[in-house]
Amino acid sequence: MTAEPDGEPPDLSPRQRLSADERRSQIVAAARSVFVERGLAGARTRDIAAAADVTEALVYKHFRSKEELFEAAVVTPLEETVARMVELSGAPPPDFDETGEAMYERTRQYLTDLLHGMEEMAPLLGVMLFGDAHTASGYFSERIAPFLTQVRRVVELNLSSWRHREFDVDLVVQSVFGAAWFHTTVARLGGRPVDHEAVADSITRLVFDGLRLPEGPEPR
Amino acid sequence: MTAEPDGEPPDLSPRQRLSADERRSQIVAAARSVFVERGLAGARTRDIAAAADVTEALVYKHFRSKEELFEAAVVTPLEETVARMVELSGAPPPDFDETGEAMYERTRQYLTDLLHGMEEMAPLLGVMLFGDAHTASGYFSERIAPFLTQVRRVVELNLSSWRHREFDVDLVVQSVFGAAWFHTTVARLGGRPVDHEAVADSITRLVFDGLRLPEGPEPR
Amino acid sequence: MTAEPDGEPPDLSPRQRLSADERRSQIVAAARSVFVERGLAGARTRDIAAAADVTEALVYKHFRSKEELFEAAVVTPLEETVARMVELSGAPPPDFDETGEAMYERTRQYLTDLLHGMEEMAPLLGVMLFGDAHTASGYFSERIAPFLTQVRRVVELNLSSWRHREFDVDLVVQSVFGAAWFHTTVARLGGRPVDHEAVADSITRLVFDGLRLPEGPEPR
Amino acid sequence: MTAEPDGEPPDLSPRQRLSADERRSQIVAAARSVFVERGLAGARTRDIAAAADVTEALVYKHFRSKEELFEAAVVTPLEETVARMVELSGAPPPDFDETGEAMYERTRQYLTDLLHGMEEMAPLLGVMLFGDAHTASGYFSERIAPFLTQVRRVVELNLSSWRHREFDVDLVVQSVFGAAWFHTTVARLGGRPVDHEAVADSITRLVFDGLRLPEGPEPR
DNA sequence: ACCATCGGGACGGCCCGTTAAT
DNA sequence: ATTAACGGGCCGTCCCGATGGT
Repeated sequence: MTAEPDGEPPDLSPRQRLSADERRSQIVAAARSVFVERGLAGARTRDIAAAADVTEALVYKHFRSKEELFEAAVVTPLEETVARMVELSGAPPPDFDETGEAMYERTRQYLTDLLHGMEEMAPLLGVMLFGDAHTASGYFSERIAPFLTQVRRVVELNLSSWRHREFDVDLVVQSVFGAAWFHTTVARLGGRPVDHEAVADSITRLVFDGLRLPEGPEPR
Repeated sequence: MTAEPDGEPPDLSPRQRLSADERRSQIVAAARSVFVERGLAGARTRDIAAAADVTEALVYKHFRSKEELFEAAVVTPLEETVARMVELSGAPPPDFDETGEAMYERTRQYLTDLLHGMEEMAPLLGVMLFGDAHTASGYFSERIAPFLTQVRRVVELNLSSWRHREFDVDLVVQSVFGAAWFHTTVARLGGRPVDHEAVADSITRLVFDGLRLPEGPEPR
Repeated sequence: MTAEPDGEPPDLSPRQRLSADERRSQIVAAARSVFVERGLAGARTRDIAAAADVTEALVYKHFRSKEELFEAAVVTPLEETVARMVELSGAPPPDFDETGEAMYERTRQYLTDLLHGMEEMAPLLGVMLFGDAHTASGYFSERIAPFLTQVRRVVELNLSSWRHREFDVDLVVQSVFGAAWFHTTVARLGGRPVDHEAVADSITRLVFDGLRLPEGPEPR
Repeated sequence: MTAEPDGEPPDLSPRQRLSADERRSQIVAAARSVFVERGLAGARTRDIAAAADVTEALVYKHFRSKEELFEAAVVTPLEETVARMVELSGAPPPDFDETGEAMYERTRQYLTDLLHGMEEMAPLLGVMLFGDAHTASGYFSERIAPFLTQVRRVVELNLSSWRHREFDVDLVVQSVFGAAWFHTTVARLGGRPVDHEAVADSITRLVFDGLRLPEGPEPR
């Protein structure tokens, strides 16, 4: 204690007084970053408090337990983002679309939005789904599965308006979601930003047209 | 110790004496399941020992620390599976393949294998990448990124042997990997097995042909 | 604060403004009940404030510390009751009292009063004497012992005015006090009221005449 | 840490290894003394561990919680002593006893024993009955009240064998118990030993004969 | 050689008594 | 009189060594 050479004078300025709501969201923000950094079990309330620049006691004035804080900092925002993604997917089917161009464009747009939302969702989702397996199962079946189902429904509604081959909608939706999640995660871990446009383009193109060129003169 | 109201007579049979290696792998197996269930920080050595049906002290006879045990139970197996996936991707490019059918088949096969390996990789990867962010970054750039690069290289090697459009190889490889990972995770959390064939089919088809039908008479 | 799902709208009426003294005694009363319920260490200032229906800060506007509040809520009232008991014991000795009837009556009356006062004293005394041993010692020798001494003195003053056998006054006074204390405590813990008359009667009769019948015809 | 001038070298001798039972009772003994000194709420596990000269962790290897330790250190011993007192009270009634001398002697003996046991009971009882009021109520009605009832029963069995006046047995039994308790407590707080013989004598004499002399020539 | 028992330093979650700002 | 804030400490546990049987 007295041994260490006094990192910095312990801030004698008379402590900022914030409104409860302001403090709360300050704490939530700090908590989210620590939870994302370390997971539920790995996050120490000490560190969360320090990150929020308050004492632990104050954290517990606002939240009954670490779990409740986790709920507010991770689960709820995740929920909200998921809900937004669901809404965004809800546009009505267009008129018949001979070439599928409208469909394509719409999908690309949705993917751009999804990738945007994914930026927030990805780490939270990871922390939720790979933190505690038990919790994860419940959360997945209650929140994520319904979301995927919802998206599938929308896709099915649109099916009749463009020319497509037969396919298992669930598998495709999951593939696309997984791809988006992984892209975002890779970018985050690599410390690079996600190029939403490029990725959305790439995935959309893949989904609509694949990679193979129709037969014809030798390529390249 | 004496505190607990002895749920059951503590097994007076004089404890099976196993060879060091047997014990070790027994412990590693138990540890893996607990780590996957709870993450590195969330897993208590108590629980690991209990799952392996040994005392904590014995665990520490075999491993210096929890981290070392994590290494042996999670990181190493993950590594090995990744390495196997790399090997599998290494087949030499086929002769020129006008329709891409050989390429298609080879890719489908690879995806089947990948999904198989993914069954083991997926949870370990999750625990690694969403446990501690710092560790994750390092691990990703040292182990996973090279793997993806390797796969990309193989893909590029094969590019000239079939007719394809221009595409960003990295993005596609990542999309496919992400899709495989997510499918496996969804199955695991939903308590269902993965239908490797069906999923490999779906993804391969997507990648090669997309969903859109070439123009023609109105569908359906 | 914001954490609790607000059991009830937190009373928007602008809080009754009481005079300082009224507030003070309101707090003291609440504190006494909590201290009696839980002891000095077991009583949380939170609970005291809640019981008084004020905020903790307000409690600290009126009392410097929990100890001071304890003093006001437990020690002082105890003191006062003890003092009253001392006064009551102070009546001058009667004229010579051949049969001891006057003495008896006076004692019975005193015991009735003591039991009355005991109703208040008993729990406070318990909390004082069995809370913190160190404090208890001091308190006992400074406050309770003098009281017992005082009573003994009064008893001795009266000794010459009635016919009695030799006895150790201290022991008898303590026995009577202990009996009264225990009766009260038993009643309190049993949730029953004390029948002051009956108990005073019983003890007085015991002290004066004992239980044994003088020899004579076989009883009953 | 390093700041303080090193009170004493932290005992590098490799700690005595005791059997679980030995440790356990060592801890229980230490705990009892701290609980008696400070009450359940006031006793810090730190202090208990220090008093037992072990670490807190070890305490919790033997007991699940402070409450369980309290149970073992205070409640159980109290229980056992009470049980012993109950047994001791169980002697069969003597033959008819014209003068009550046998009865007297037997009572005196019992009181001596009671006072002996009280030495252990008194503080434990205090801590139990004046610690937490809720617990106290339950404990009293489940353990102490039955004990008093049992003693009453014994007294009633003996009633026909000696000449006595009518009296409320309960009240007398409680008076005697309360007297014994208080004597012991006074002695403890005053730092003096209890003179069991003298006190037993005094109380027994009081109960049997009271203080009043039968009429006759003026005393003294 | 293998294993269980006994043991503890360090810290984790939580909150208690208390003060300052409003 | 309230609301916001915190220093410090409590109970409990976690990870990990040391000792001693079989």
